[in-house]
This record gives sequence, C-alpha cells and structure tokens, in this order.
Amino acid sequence: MNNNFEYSKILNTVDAVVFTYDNEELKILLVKREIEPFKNQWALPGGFLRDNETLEIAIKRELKEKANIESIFLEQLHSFSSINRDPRARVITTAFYALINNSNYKIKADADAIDAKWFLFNSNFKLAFDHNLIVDMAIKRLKKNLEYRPIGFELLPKYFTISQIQKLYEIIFDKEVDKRNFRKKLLKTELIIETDKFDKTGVKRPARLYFFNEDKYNEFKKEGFKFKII
Amino acid sequence: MNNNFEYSKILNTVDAVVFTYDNEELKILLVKREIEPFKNQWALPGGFLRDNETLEIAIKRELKEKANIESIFLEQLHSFSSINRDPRARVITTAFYALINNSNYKIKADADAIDAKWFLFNSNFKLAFDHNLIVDMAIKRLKKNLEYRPIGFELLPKYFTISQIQKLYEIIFDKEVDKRNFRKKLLKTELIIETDKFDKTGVKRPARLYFFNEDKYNEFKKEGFKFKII
DNA sequence: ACTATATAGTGTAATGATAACACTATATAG
DNA sequence: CTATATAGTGTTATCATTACACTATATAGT
Repeated sequence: MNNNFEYSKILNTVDAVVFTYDNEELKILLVKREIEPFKNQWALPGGFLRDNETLEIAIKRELKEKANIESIFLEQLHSFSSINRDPRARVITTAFYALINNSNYKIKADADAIDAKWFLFNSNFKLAFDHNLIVDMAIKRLKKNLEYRPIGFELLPKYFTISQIQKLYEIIFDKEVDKRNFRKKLLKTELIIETDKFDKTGVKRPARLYFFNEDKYNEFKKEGFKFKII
Repeated sequence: MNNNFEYSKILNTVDAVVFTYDNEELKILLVKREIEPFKNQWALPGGFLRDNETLEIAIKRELKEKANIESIFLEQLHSFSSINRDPRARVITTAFYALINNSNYKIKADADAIDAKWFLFNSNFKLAFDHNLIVDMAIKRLKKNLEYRPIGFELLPKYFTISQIQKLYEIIFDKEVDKRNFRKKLLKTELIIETDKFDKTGVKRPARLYFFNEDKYNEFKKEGFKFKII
C-alpha cells in the first residue's frame, strides 16, 4: 500500500468526448496535439488535473481553454487506467461525455492544441493514446442514455423542428423511424412546447418550431424517466 | 498544467460498494477502519492504487485482502474528487459497485480493517470520508441497472426460487409486484431455466428451483436488453 | 399567375405488452 | 388428518406500439 502522502507516480488527467449535431450530422470535437507524445495526431480535448481542481472543474477549464466551450451537458463516463496508456508516465484519465447544442462555438487553439475541429462521429479517425476506446464507450453511453433520457435536446438549437429531432435520433440509432409514431410519442411526453414560429431556412414548406420543456424534464427526472423515446 | 512527470500530489484510491442478498435482505459490505483518519469508523472496502495496477485490478486485490472476495460482478461507478474528501492529502477515489451472490464468504480482517460486516443497505450508517455519498450513488445505479439488465441473478445463489427473485426486486424497488405477472414476464425472457429440484428449507410447500440462463443473457447483451424486468 | 416539388403534417386499425384480479395445489407441522 | 403458509396458475381489460398513405403548404421555376 502507498503510505507516502507526499507524492505519487500516478498522474491524473481529464478528457472529454464532446458531441454536437450540426447540418444533420453528429460530430465529435477533436484537437490536434502540438506536443509529444502523439504530436500532430488528433486527440480528445483534455489535460492534467490541477491540485486545487475537482475532475469536473478541470474538464470544464480544459474545454474552455481548448475550445472556448462553456456551460454544456457534461457527465462522467469512465476512468481509464491501463498501465501504458501514456508513454510518458503512469496516467489515469477520467473521461467525460458532453453534449452541446451547436457547433458555432469559436474553437480556439491553445498551447497544447494547434487545431480543434469537429469530426463525423463515425469516421475512421485514429486517435492518440487510447482515445479511440474512450470514444467508443462514449458513443455506446450516448445511445443507451438517449433511449431513456430526453437528453437529445442538448444537441439541438433552442428552437427546433420535430423533423430535426427525428433525424437526430435516426442518425444516432442508425435506423429509420415512422414520422407519425415519432411525433405522437414525443408530443405525448409533453417534453416539447409548440411555438407559432416556423423554420423558413428549408427550401420547401416551413416546419413549426418547438422548444424544450424543462419543467416537464425535471418532473421526469424525479420519477426516473419511465418512458422510452425510441 | 502539471508538466512534472515525476510526481503528483494527487493520490488515487479505489473503493467498492459490495451488495449481497441474504436472508431476504439487501446488504452492503463495510469495514471498520483500524487507522486514522476516521479510526474505528465504518467505511467502504478499498485502498490505495499501486503503480503497477489498473483501477480494476486494485479493487479486486483490495476486496480479496479485506474480505476474501473473489470473482464477482464489478463495474465502475464514478470517480470522486472533492478537494478535501480525505484529510491526509488530495485523494481521488474511483468507486466500483459490486454484486455477490451470497454472504458466506469468510470475511477476514487485514492491516487496515479490524472488522468487516454486512449492513442492511438502508440502515442509517454514518461512514468515513464521503462514503455515504458513494453508497447513495451506488444504490441509485443498482436500481437503474436492475430495471433493464438481468443482473439481479448476481445477487442470488446458483439455484433460486421465483419467489426469492421477486422478493429481491420488491426490496430493491421498495414496491410490491403481482406474483402472476412477475412470473409470466420473467419466464418469457427465458433467462431462467427450470430444474426438477425443490427448495425444502421453507416451512410450507417447497418451491421449484431455477438457475440463470447465461447463454440467453449473452444474447441479450448483444441486442442491448430491450426489455424491462420490473 | 400557375405548376411542380419537396417537405410538413395528420388518423386509424392491428398487434403486442402490461396491469388487474382470485383461486387451487401441496408439503409440513401439529 | 387437519390447518396453514406458501407455491403456482389464466383470463380479461387497458394501454402502448407498430404499420400504414394521404393531404397541406411554401417556395422555386416557368
């Protein structure tokens, strides 16, 4: 047992799998590493935990620094601790998964990241460290969560059409859904509220805009989400 | 950022919330601390991560050392990182939750733990560190998981009666379930296999013994558990 | 102005799942 | 041999899910 309360050889980092939905595509935020190891390779945004930070605060700071991202849906995913996952030292990373509702954040580079970009979630990117493993687990978790929790709204803009959210589910679950049944089910939950505005960006008949019913969401949170969205 | 690849002031531990089901009661394994801090208080079994161990290997070692527990159902729960959760130093713990199928393991004490005992899961124990927080999260996770995953069998002996498993669910979800409907639903999943043996320990009519259908379980794992047990 | 077109939006019937409900069967204890 | 506690069983009503095809409407092109 480690009884040395001064120092440890084990270092702690945080990393995040940040999803967004843009242009009818599910995307993941990656940053290009500017330093060794894995210099110039793409990796998840993240970095070392500081002495005075919780894991949650650290990942928020990293996302702010690396991608100018603030106030997003963020949950712990898993802590990865394989012995040799970092060639420099013994490093344990706690991975988060995050959802943001558009890709309009001004992604900026910092010391570590010379570049940050959105990648299609199912592209064959080969990432630094064990980050492919982390992404795989995040996608699994996202799917599992979306089935029973109405967190899909986190990925959508404030006002959205029913077609948009249906498309989002179809992409993530990789299956087509009946339009009438999806609408019925979604409207019955009362999780979305109708507006009298319409989305006129489409080329044909404009679709009605809705927004997310947070009160209803909080009710469901208490009851434990006894419904299935898809 | 921490660029010192020699040492960190942040230490890593692992802790486990081990559940079992015994005598129609859901119980949690706790150990009494033999050393400061929180000497003589009850705490979750766990300890420091060693340099050459993953988190998973460390918690298995700790459970073996502290409670002579091996080969159980074990999943990561969450990493807890509040700054002052350990008065000695900055310590991050990765908590696991575990299920074992009886309480007959010979619990033994080691250097850290002078005593280890099973406590009713809903008793008002006041634990060392932030371990009450960890237990609360584990119970929530257990409930959420039991709803959609047939992990309840991990808590039962190899051969069990349908009444036993029903009782288990009733205790964990704290609600009564219709006997006929529960049986129908459970048998339809084909997750249990009938034997021609009967449980004669009861005082009245013996109940048929069943065992868990692992093949079916593995099938479901692939498909993603599209059913609800309770 | 009219037409073509792409997408929005709507209802009903069949099927399957869940929930509600009460009695019989049987081994043991006395 | 009787009383008793627990095991074990089916049917109906309700609710949820699925399958399925047409009308509505704003825009673009003529």
